[in-house]
Amino acid sequence: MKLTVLSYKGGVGKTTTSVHLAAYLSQRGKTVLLDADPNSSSLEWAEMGKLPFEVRPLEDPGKLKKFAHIVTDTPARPRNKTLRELVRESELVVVPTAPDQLSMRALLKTVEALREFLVPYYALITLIPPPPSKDGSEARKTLLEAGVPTLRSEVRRWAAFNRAALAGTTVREVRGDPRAPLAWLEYEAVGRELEWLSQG
Amino acid sequence: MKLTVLSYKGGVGKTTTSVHLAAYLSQRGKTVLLDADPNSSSLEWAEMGKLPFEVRPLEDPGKLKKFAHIVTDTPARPRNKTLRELVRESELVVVPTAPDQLSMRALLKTVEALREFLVPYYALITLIPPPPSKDGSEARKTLLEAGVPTLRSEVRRWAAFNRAALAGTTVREVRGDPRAPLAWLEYEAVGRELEWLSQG
Amino acid sequence: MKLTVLSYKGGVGKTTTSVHLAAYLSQRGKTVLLDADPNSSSLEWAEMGKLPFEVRPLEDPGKLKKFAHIVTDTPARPRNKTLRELVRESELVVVPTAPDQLSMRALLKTVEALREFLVPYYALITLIPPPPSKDGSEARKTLLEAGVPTLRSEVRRWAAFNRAALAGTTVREVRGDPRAPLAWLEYEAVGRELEWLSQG
Amino acid sequence: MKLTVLSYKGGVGKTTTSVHLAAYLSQRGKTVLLDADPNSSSLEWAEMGKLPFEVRPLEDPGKLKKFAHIVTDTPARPRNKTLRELVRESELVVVPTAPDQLSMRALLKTVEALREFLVPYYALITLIPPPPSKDGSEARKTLLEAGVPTLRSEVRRWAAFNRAALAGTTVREVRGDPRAPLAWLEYEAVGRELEWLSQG
DNA sequence: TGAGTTAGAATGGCACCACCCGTC
DNA sequence: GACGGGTGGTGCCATTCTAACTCA
Repeated sequence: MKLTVLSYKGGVGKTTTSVHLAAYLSQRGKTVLLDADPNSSSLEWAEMGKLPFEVRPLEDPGKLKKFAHIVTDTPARPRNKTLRELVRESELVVVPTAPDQLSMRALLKTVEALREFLVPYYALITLIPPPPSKDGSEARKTLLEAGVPTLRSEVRRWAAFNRAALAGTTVREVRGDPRAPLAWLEYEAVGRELEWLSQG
Repeated sequence: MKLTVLSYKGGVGKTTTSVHLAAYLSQRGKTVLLDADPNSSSLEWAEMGKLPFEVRPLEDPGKLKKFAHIVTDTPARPRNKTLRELVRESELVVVPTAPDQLSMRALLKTVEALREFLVPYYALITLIPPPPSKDGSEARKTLLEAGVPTLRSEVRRWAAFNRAALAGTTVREVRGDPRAPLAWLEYEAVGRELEWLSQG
Repeated sequence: MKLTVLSYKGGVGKTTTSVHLAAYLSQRGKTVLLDADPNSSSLEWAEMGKLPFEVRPLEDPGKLKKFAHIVTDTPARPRNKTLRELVRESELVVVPTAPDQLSMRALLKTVEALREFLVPYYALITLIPPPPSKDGSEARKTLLEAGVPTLRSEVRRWAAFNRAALAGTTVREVRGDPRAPLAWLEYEAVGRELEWLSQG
Repeated sequence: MKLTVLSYKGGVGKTTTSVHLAAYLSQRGKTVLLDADPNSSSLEWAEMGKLPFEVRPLEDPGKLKKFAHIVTDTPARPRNKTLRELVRESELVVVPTAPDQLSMRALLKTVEALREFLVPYYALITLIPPPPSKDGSEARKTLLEAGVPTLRSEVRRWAAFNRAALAGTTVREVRGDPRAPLAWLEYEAVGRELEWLSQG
């Protein structure tokens, strides 16, 4: 599968989503994560520890034939030309967003830009605060009303994700945190939903 | 005062910081917030409600002579040339960061770029999760060890900030949330510290 | 600083004010609270828990040389002779009052008695009910018209103060009440204003 | 009936209770309120407006034979000798208290002093904050456990009482406040309970 | 003019959950 | 590794209080 993770706004879980979706896909086949972000977040994540897939800079991707799955982590505000190139090669675009006002606005702009390209895209609500906050469900309602195709799976805001970034691994490998398995389950659900969408 | 709020990474409270520092300064004198972000977050924030200061796009700032205070909200990843122009006019640069791994890395890069310019800059830790999480204090320690000048004041992660963005106001005007006054006090402390730093 | 907290009427926050101002001053230097009230409210407050300063009965104050700050909590209706002795040693007298009719009347009498002594005194409006009640601002107006020097800082009626009295601590230490920090800030503002007045 | 309203602590509704119980009794027969408080709260209350009974200073009570009911409003902290004289003439002592920590402590002291005299006394919980605060019921429980005889009737903290003090009347006469009649009902219940207790 | 009604703001208490830190 | 306690943020409900409006 060729996935692009894209968002006009930073801090919405773009890198975390890229890393964990790549980790999910690597269970199915050889996977590479292409980092197009000028902050090189994914590359640095990989340097810190051990990820079950390769991470390469987009500028120097090397040969990609051997990979069954390619995930691309994009810069926060790609120019239109870059955006076109990024999207042209993708089967699917995932647009993560946090359920707050500023992120939702940026999401709508991202989606508007994506409409031009004939690529299927799906919003993914991440960083959902715990109940009794209704931010998550309200964000979903807003997206529904705006007609934005949205993944049913969603990702909560867990401290385990930060631990994973600190250790250079995915939450699946995080030890000593009883919620880390839950966090991994959430991205597994996202991965399965994406597989289903790309096959159906 | 001429403030620039700058960060290489998005989602670290850059716009929230810009809006609230401008609100703080508007208590002291006529203030304008220049929005240089391609997402126009600040401009949209202002459109939703009523802020106690003007917000203008950086491309079309108009006459600025009448303003005692100018705050500039920058794009997430300005190019070096843009960065130079933004910083040249500033007395002070504030670099907000969240206390997580990815944000801290980006902060260090931001700071590295700022060292070239002869402008005083200060990191501001925002979006601090509530105790017993020690993310805030650990981030501070990391910054101290890295030799990054850091504001003693800090800003916690409050739901009231999202409410303010929703209403197009500052947290000072948010009704129905008992923690909103506390949230405002935090930015007031930041403002006071910046005033003190610019005078001393 | 040598502070006396004085009021002809009870139930206006005299003991609460004494305890919290002593707590504020104990941040600056070694502080003692002298309890001159026959009900020994302050002493009992201290017995219940742990205050960051000593509390002693006025009759047996012991050696006071080592203290940088002395706060005296007076009885509700001291006789003139006692009043003179209490006030003679003070640099500053704080007269708390609630914003109701009976308390305001008693305040005016207190102030009249204080005029004889050459000591600076300031009224402090406490126990202010929440908006939309205007009791607080109306009390301030009344005091202004009566020419009573009044602190700009004021203290609202919070349940957290009762919790602090129950636990034998200050509101700063009260856990589980989101408004407790706000309550503490109010007394901090009072303390700062008094410091400023005594220095200027 | 000869009633004494007594409390070691101020600000617990002593004067309000005296005034309203006297107003209640004046419906049954000629009533006088003797003000023994050095702050002369009751006298000043009477001066402001029109009460349905006479108010006289205790020092100069005049002839009292013509009165069917005598209510005495005592000073906040009477000396033992004064206390004896006040109580000797009373059929009943009412000890108002607010449901907070400091007031309850003072109440226990008051009651302890009253035990020496062979006079029936009853605690009256006043100034009860609105639900969901449980201060009122908790105070009642505390008194029950301490073995203090307590009136079942109780008085809530209404803004109307302050309005009455401002106008120099009782809450029964307060206009424009929908809760004033309720407030009056509460003191009527207290009066009826006291009558029943003095007769039975 | 006066009384009743409604809307808005604010407090207090509670339920729910996440996080950290002990102990077992 | 599992579990419980302590701390704290969020949303909800009941209540009070004021102001503005309506009605007689």
